[in-house]
Amino acid sequence: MQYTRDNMAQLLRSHDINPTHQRIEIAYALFSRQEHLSADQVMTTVNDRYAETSKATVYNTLNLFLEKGLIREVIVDPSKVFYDPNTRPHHHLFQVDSGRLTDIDARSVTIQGLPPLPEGMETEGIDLIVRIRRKTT
Amino acid sequence: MQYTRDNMAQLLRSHDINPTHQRIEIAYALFSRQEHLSADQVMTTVNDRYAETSKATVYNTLNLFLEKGLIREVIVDPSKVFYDPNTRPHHHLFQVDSGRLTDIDARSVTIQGLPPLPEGMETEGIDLIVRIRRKTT
DNA sequence: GTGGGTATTTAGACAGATTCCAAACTATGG
DNA sequence: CCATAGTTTGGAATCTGTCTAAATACCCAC
Repeated sequence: MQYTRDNMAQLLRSHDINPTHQRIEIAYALFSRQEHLSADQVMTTVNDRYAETSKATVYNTLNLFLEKGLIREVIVDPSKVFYDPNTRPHHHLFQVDSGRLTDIDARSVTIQGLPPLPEGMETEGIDLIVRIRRKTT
Repeated sequence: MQYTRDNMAQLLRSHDINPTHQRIEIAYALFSRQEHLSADQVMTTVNDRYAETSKATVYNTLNLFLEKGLIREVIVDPSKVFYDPNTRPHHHLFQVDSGRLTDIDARSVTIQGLPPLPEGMETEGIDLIVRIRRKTT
């Protein structure tokens, strides 16, 4: 399935988001390359040809998408957040030295022995991050 | 076993760290309460009675402890890093609403089905974070 | 204990990511 | 064409964390 700007409008509407120019561009940036981008990377991607979207809008929009469950945030780098267009259950492989972040399908992984939750609590999500680096030897 | 400031000096020496006043206070803040503290929280804890340690020293010292393997950093909150005096293998339970962070012993948990690493790579660590929140219903 | 070298600490400037704000702009229905 | 609600914007503000150059503390030979 191809990701087009038209698709994006559909997608946004289906998540109860008014599809504006900027929002479509930002969604397209994330979904068309199925990659983990930081706010900054989204910013430069969207403004590649000529400036059209402000920093404030990028942040507003990413947070809106987050709220509406269109994307997820991935917290692996203490200095910045990554945004992930893949909302199906999955885990992450983080290359510490290069900053590269890739997915691990959750279906192949089993996690057993987690303790019961405290009373009145529910799980919001489970993040599994495998940090790897180039061998030093 | 009690954590005293004298103990801390021992501990620091055993990790090849020159035990100074400030370093002992910071180590004591972390170990005596066995909790996950942010740099900021360490700062206020240490300077509780009267100011004695600067921001720069808190950051320097935490990074030094990290390098020397005395503590670990935990990246769960996009806005700040937590420091963890427990270096045994373990995972984390993060209460999203309160920001509270507690440990899950790794011995009770098994993780299976992780994909093989790319050539020439090694695992630096595996972080498993269970995000929980108060039930909304 | 004195001099000098090294390690440590410090205040404050700085950097980068993110949020805030109030003003300008856009779209829409009547 | 107007009113209104929803969006976008630049720039200021905030916050965590780092850097720097100067002051301080520590240590050891003499």
